[in-house]
Amino acid sequence: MGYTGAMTRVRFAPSPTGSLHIGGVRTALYCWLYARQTGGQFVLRIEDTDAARSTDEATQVVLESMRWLGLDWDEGPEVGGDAGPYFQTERLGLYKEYADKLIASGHAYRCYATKEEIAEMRAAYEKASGGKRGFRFRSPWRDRTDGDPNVPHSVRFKTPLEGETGWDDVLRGPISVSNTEQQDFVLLRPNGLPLYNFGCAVDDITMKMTLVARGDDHMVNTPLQILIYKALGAELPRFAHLPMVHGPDGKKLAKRHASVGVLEYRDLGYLPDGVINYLARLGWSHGDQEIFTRQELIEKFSWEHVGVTAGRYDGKKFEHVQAQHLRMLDDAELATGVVPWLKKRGLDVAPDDRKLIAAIAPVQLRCATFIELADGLDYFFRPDDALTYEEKGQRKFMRAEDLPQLKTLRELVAAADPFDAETLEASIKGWIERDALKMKAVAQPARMALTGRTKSPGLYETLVILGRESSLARIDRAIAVIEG
RNA sequence: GGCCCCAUCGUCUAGCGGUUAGGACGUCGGCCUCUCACGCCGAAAACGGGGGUUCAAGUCCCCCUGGGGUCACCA
Repeated sequence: MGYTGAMTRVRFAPSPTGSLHIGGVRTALYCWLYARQTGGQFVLRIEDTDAARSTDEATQVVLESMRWLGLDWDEGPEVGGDAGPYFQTERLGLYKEYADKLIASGHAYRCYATKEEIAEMRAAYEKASGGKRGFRFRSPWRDRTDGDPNVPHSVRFKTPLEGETGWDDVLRGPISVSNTEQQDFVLLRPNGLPLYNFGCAVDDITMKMTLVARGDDHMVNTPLQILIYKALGAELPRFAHLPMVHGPDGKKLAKRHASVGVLEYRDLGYLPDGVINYLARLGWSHGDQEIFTRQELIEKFSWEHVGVTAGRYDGKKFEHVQAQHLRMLDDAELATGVVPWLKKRGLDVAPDDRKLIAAIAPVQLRCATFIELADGLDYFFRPDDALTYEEKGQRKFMRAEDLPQLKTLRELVAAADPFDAETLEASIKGWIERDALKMKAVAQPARMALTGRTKSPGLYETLVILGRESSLARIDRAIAVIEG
C-alpha cells in the first residue's frame, strides 16, 4: 500500500468549543506526521459554524495547543494559504454557492419546515413507538420547486431512496451503508450557516484534500459527505477513520479519568515530545519500539500500522514515556526548561547557575516532569536558614541521639580537602567503620539536615552540590533545632 | 432498538496459516543500596465462545457474545 502521493494534502479541522482533546490531538498528529513524511501540506481549518458553542478563546486554545506540540500547519489561521479563508464562518458565500448548485441540479431542495415542527414530529414518533429512536423526517418539500427563496428556509439534501454508499477505508477496508438509512439531512440553516457535513465536504473538496482522517465517531457522517461529493461531481479523497481514545474504563475519555486538554499537560510540566510519543504509540506501533523522537515518528509513521481498536488512556504509561523524554534532554536543556518552574515556586535561578547544573543530573533520574524536577531541586536554592523540615523525617531522624553523628559529620565536612565526593566518601566511610556505625544512622539525619527531606540524591553528591559553606550552615542549623 | 465499527496478557500492542504467542507500562519477587529513584535479573499474566475452511487457525469465513460509535437546523 503505497500512500505517498506526490501531492499529499491532509487537514485537521477542530471546532473551537473547548480545550483541544487529546483524542483530537492524536488525529492531528497522525495527519501531521503523514504530511511531514510525504512532504505534503498540513492544513488547519477551524469549524466554527456552531455559533452558540464556538468561542474565540477556544480558537486560541486550539492554536496554542498546536503550537505547543510543535504541530505546525502549512495553511490555516495566521499563516493563510491559497485555499483560505480557514475559518468556516468566513466561507459562507462558498457554501451558498454550492448549495445553489445542488438545488439547481436537483440534488437538494429548499425546505420550509421549521425546527420546532420537526422536533414535534420526532417527539410524537418516539412517544408512539415507545421511546424508540430512529425518527426520519420526510419533508413535504422534497419534490417541490415552488418555494420562495426569499422566505426563510433550510436547504436539505435529496438523499437517494435506494442504493448504497461506501468507501474503501484506509484502515478498515470496504465499508458500505444503505441509503435508506439516511434522511434528507440539512445542508444549510435558514441563517446561512452550513451544518457539519456540508461545510466539511465543501471545504475538503475546495481545499483539495487527498486524505481525510478523523475519529471513527464520524464514520456515520462519511456516507453523507460522499453523497455530497458525488452530487457535486467531485473526486473523492481517501478516508481514514481512527479509533477513539477511551478512559481506563473503556468509556468515553472524560475529565474524571484524566486531563483531557493538551494544555493541561503543558501546565503539568510534560514535554511536547513526550505527549506526542505517547499519543502516537496509542493506536500505532512500530515493532517493539516504544520510545520515539519526533524525527523518528515522522520517518516511521505508517497508516498500515495504525490499529482499529479503541485505545484506553493509561496515565502510568504516559508518565513513563514522558520520563524517558525528560531523560533525553541534556543538562543545559533541562536547566533552561526548569527555570520557569522554579520561578513559580519563588526561586530565581539562572539557567547557567552552577548549583543548578550540578544538581540536575542526579535529580532528573527521580523525575518524570518539570514540576517534579523543580520540586526535587527546590531545597538546593532555599536560603540555608529557611529550610523547612518534613515533619515525619524530623521526628524520625532529628532526635537527640542523632546529635553526635551530625556533630562529627560537621567536623569531617569542615575538614574535607579537597571538597569533593571521593574525599567526603572516604572520610565519612572511614569514620563509620571506626565507630562501627550504620551508614543509615548517619545518612538519614544528614539528609534531613541538608535537604529537609527523607529522599534526595546521595549524601556525598548532595554535599558537593551544596558546597562546604552551605552544608556547614545547614548542619549547624539542624543541630540548633534539635538542641531546641 | 436500527445502522456502522471493533475483539491477543489488567493496559498499549507484535503477529499478517506452521512461533516455547514477543515487547512495553503496571503488578509481584530478587540484586544494587545512605533514602528515593535509576539500573539489572526473574515471575505471574492473553488469543471471548461455537461452528466451519485447511495437513495445519491467534491469523481466513459464518454465527453468538461482549464492547464502542451514531441516530440534530452539534461537530
